[in-house]
Amino acid sequence: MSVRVRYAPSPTGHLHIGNARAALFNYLFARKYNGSFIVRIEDTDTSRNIEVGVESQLKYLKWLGIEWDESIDKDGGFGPYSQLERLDIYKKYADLLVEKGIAYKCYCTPKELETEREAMIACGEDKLHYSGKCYGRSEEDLPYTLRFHVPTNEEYVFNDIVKGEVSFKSEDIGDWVMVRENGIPTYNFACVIDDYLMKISHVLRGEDHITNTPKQIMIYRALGWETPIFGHMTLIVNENMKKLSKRDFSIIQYIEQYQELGYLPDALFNFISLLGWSPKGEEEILNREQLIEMFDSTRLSKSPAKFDKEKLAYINNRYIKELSVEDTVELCMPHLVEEGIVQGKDDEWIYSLVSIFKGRMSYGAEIIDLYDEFFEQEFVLNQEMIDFISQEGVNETLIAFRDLLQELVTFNAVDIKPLIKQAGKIAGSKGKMLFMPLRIATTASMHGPDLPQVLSLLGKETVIERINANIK
RNA sequence: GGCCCGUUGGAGAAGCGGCUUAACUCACAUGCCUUUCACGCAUGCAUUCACGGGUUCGAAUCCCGUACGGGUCACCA
Repeated sequence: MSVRVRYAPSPTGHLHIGNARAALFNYLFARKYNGSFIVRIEDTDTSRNIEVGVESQLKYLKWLGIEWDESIDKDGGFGPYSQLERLDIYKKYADLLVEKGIAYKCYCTPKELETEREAMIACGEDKLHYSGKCYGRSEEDLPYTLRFHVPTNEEYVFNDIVKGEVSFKSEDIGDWVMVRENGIPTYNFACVIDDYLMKISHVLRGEDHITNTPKQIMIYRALGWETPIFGHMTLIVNENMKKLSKRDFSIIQYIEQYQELGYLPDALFNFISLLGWSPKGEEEILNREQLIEMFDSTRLSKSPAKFDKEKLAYINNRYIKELSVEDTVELCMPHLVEEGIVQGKDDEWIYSLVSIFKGRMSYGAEIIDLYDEFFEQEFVLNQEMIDFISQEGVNETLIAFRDLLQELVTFNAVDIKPLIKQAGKIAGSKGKMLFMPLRIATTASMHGPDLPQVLSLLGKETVIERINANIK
């Protein structure tokens, strides 16, 4: 049996990190076993679809490097790939189920159902299921939905790739709506028809779908079809162990936002792959090829995956370090321009700025914070710094260095560097006693990036002004 | 409330009955290196696997119960 897996988003919004993970693992699975990865658009809830939904989903999947083999733009012979274009297919099977007496028309209005439900809650009823009262009714001229008539005393057992054996009893499931009043099928029905017809071999999806699985198995059985293999990946949760909700603002949730903030697709790909899955060895920084090679569905975790922001920062930083200065500049540029720090690209100064901070950046937009910390912060020395530069010999060092700088025409890192040593010679200081006073006097800090580079970035005027201010 | 699922250090997580006096990664701390920070390297950081019983010569690993956490019970997917 050839492996065919799918990612089936509904175009109700932009690509969410949870969806991206589902897509990513299906992609990994397909690539690992030389199978096909299909993207199918589940747009049956026409009221929730947004105009840019499909486009945005595909765009950011592509950005992450998750390429599909079949979808709306790439027919593999199993199309169409969006559900609204498959309505006649669903109709055929729905009619068949009605004919077999497995599905029936339900004339209840939403209002009636609501009242019924409220009454059940009031009675303390455990099973809030539809009563099934329309079963057997037939009034041709009323609007209706199609419900699946759940058999009694059935058990739905499946061997889940991640959870192991999971079972549900038919008593715990009420007759559910297969086709809406408007004739469009609901998720559980359309999904089965499509998965079967598209020859999907493995259904890897989020755990929130696990209670949908028995309903879907009912359809497979009713139609005499073999079920695919199911796997339900754990949910991604926040620090409070809650499922990532789209209204949760403590975590950035859309791939689009990560792109905007200057995260790297490869880093994000790596990070997401670690959400609810772990590689065999010791190394966690893995590229796409390595992840495909190492992917093993039995290593999918059973317990929820906590979104670890620090780890994301670490991973992205590791990837930024691998970048060339040019590429890093590109990553930072939009933010530098937006903040009005620079005008355009051909500024040599930007290159020094970026190359100095490159090693400590977690994402592109962070260049602004690093810049602010450096240039915008108030210039004040703390007690430790004051104590340090109050030591004997410091004044001489500062004066010597200032005088040398004043003579310097080309104020750049390469030319500044030898002047530090020279100043040390003149003032008779070296090592920590040479560098630290200069650093403190010019940056009001006892640590930071390479001093000559920092000084060239600050500019001659500022540097001399600051040194003067610290000469007693 | 019913049904399903989970619970290992500050955080992520490995482990699948003896090789574990519990990997690895992040964070933190210390040391080396470096003008400083960072990087890199080295070391330290759970006598213990939610709790209580049981099975076993032996349990983080199997079974039962309790607690806690989560998911789901739509004409959403």
